[in-house]
Amino acid sequence: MVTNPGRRKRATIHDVALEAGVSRGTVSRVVNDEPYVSAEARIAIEAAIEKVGYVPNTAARNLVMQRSQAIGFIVHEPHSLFLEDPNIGEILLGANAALSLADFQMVCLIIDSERDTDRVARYLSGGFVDGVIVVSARKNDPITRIIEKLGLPSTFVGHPPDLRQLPFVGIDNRSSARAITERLLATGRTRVGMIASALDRDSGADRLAGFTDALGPLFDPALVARVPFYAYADGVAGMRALLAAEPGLDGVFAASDAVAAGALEALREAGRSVPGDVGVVGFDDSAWALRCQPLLSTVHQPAAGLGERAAESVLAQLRGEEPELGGILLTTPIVWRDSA
Amino acid sequence: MVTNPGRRKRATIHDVALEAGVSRGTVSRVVNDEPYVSAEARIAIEAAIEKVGYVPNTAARNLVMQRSQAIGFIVHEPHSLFLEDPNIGEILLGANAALSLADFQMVCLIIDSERDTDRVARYLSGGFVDGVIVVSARKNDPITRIIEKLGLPSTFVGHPPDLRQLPFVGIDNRSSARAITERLLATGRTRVGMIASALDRDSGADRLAGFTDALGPLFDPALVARVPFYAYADGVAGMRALLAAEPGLDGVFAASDAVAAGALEALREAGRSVPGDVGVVGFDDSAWALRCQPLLSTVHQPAAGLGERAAESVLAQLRGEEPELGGILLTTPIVWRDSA
DNA sequence: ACTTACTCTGTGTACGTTCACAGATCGGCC
DNA sequence: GGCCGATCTGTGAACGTACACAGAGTAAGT
Repeated sequence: MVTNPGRRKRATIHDVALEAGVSRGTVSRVVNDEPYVSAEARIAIEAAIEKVGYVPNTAARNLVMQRSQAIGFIVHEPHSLFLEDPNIGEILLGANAALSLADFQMVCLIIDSERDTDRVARYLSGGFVDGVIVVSARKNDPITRIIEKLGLPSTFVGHPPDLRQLPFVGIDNRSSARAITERLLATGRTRVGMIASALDRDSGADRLAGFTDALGPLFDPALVARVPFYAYADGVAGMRALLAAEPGLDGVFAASDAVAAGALEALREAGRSVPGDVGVVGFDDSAWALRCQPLLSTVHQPAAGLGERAAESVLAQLRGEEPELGGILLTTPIVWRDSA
Repeated sequence: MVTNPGRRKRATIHDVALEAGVSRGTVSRVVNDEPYVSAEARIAIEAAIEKVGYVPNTAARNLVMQRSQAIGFIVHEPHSLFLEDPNIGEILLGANAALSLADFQMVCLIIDSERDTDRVARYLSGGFVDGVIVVSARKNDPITRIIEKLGLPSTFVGHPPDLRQLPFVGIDNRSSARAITERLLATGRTRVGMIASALDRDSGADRLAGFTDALGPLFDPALVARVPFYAYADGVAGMRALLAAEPGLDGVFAASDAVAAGALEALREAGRSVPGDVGVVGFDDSAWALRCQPLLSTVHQPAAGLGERAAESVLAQLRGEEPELGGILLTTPIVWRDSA
C-alpha cells in the first residue's frame, strides 16, 4: 500500500472465514448478531475474530447499506459562538449523549470560511452522514440549501433560518422573559427597567416583548435601554442610561447574564446596592451568573436539553416519523440567587 | 430503499457515463482532474454531471482508495474543557483552518462517557479517518492505546500522555513563566510572590519552575502559595495566604488568568491598589484577562497556533515524514496591559 | 514504410461488506 | 417412506468507485 507506508493491512471478513473454516456469510451473521448460527461455528468465529484482530470496514458496510450511522453537527460562525456563547459546548454534549445512546456517531463540522462551506457541502453530499443538527444557521445559507436539496433529515437549534418549514428546537424567549420579570415584580419592585439587546434578532426582540407582557399597563418605554449586543460593555452603558433616565429605578431585567454583569458594575459605580436598592435579573444562566457579586438570579437555558432534543428529532426523522411542524420549545426554569 | 423512504436514489458515475455517451473510466478521469481527456468529452461529461446532479460517493471512493481524506479531532473530558478552558475552541478553529487548506475534513469526536470511548474506538478502527489530533488525553487512555495499535498517524495537543514517544505540540510553560516574571521584576518590584496551581500537572509544575528560574537567588519559598486548581476561588485563597505571609509584597505571578482575577479580588478586599501597591500578572490570555479591572498583563497562549501545528504535524506524517521526536513547542508572547 | 511516442477511450478487476437465494441436514408427523 | 418445516451453511450478486491494462487513433521522426 503506497499511500500509507506504515499501516499494516487490516484483516477482512474473508480472513476470519478462512481462519474459522467457514464462509463469509456465516461470519457476517455472527458479526451482526443474526440467528441461525450453530454454537460451535459462533465460538470458532469469535475466536478467529480475536486472533486476526478483525474490525468491520465501515466504508464497505456503508457502501452496501447506504447509510453511515453518523450524524453531522454543523456549527457556523464559530468565532463569536465559541467565545461569547458558552452554550454551544453544552448543546454539543447534549446532542452527543443522545446520539451515543442510539449508537450513532456525532461528527462535528465547523464552518469558518467560504472554503469550508464547499467542503462541508461535499461532505454532506458524500453520504458521510445520515442527518444533521445545525447550530446557528444564517439566512440564505448555502448549507441550508444543500440540506434541503439532498432531503437530508435535519433539525436546527435556535430559530429556523428564513421562512422555510424546517424542524427546529429552541426556547420560548418571550414567556421566559415574562416569567422572570414577573418574579422580579413579585419581590415588591415598582420601577422596573430593562436593558434590551440585539433587537434585530428574534431572541432579543422576544425578550423585550416578554418584559412588556409582564409589566402590562405599568410598562414605560422610557425604562428600556436599547443596546446592540449581549455583551458586558453593553450592560455597563445600558445601566448608566437607565439610571440617568430614572434615578428611582429599583429593578432591572438584563437581556443576558453578561449584560447583567455590566449592569452590576455600573450600579456599583453609582453607589447603589444590589439587591438592596436595585434588584437585577439576567438571562442564560451562563458562567457569568456565578462570577457576579452577588450571584445572579437568571433564566436557565437548557442548552444540553436543546442538543438532546435536536438529536432525538433527527433520529425520529430517520425512523420515518414526521417532524413537529411548529418546532419544539423547551421550558426554561428560573434560577433565583442573590441579585434580586 | 426501505431504510430511507424519502431519499431519492443518487446518481452514480455510471449514470453520468450513460448521459454523456462515454465510459466510466473517462468520467472518472474528468472527476479526478486527470489528463488525457479530449475537450469535447470533458464538456459533455461536465454537462452530464450538472444535469444528473452527480456527487461522488465517498464510501465507495474510500473503499477502493483505502483512505478517507478526514482527520479526527478527539476531545476528552469536554465538561471541564468547555467550561474552564476557552482555548479548546481556538485550537479547534486553528486545526480546522490548516486541514481546510489541505482539503481535509475535520471530524470532531467527543468522548464523554465509557460508551463514547468504545464507539470512538470503533470509529477510528473503521477507517473513517486517516489520522487524529488528540486534545487532553488522560493517562492510560484506551483511545491512546487504540491509536498506537492501529498505527494511526496522530499528534497530541499539550503534553504527551504517559511516557510514550508520540508526537505533540505544546508551549514551553517554564520559559514562558520565567519571561513574564522577569518582565514583572523589570518594573522595579522587589518582593514578588507566586500563586502556584495544579502542581500535579506538568503545566503547573513547569510554571513554578520558570518562576524560580527568574528569581534566581532572590527566590523565597515562603512567597509561594500552593493551590489545587487554576480557578478563581484558588486565586482568592492563594492571595490571602500570600498577604498573610508577607504584607510587604509588591508583585504576584498567578498561574492562570482566573487565579489572577481571584487575586485581584483579594487585593481589593485588603485595600491594596493594583498596579500601584502590587503588580499582578497572569497566564493564558483568556477571556478573564479582559474581564479584570485593571486589564490583566499576561502570557498569551497561541491556541489557534497549537491547533494549526498539530494539524500540520498529522498531515506531514500522512506524507510519510518522520515526526519531530521532542515535540513542537510554540512561543508565547507577553501581553502587557494595566495590572502590572 | 516502419517504428516510436503520445493522446485518448473502454473494459475488467478489486476494494469489503450485506443480502437474497439455493442447498444441505435433521427431526417430527401423517 | 415421504413430506414439511426449521435450522444452518455457502455462493453469487450488488454497492460505486479507482486503477491497470489493452487497444485505437494520430503525428512525427527515421
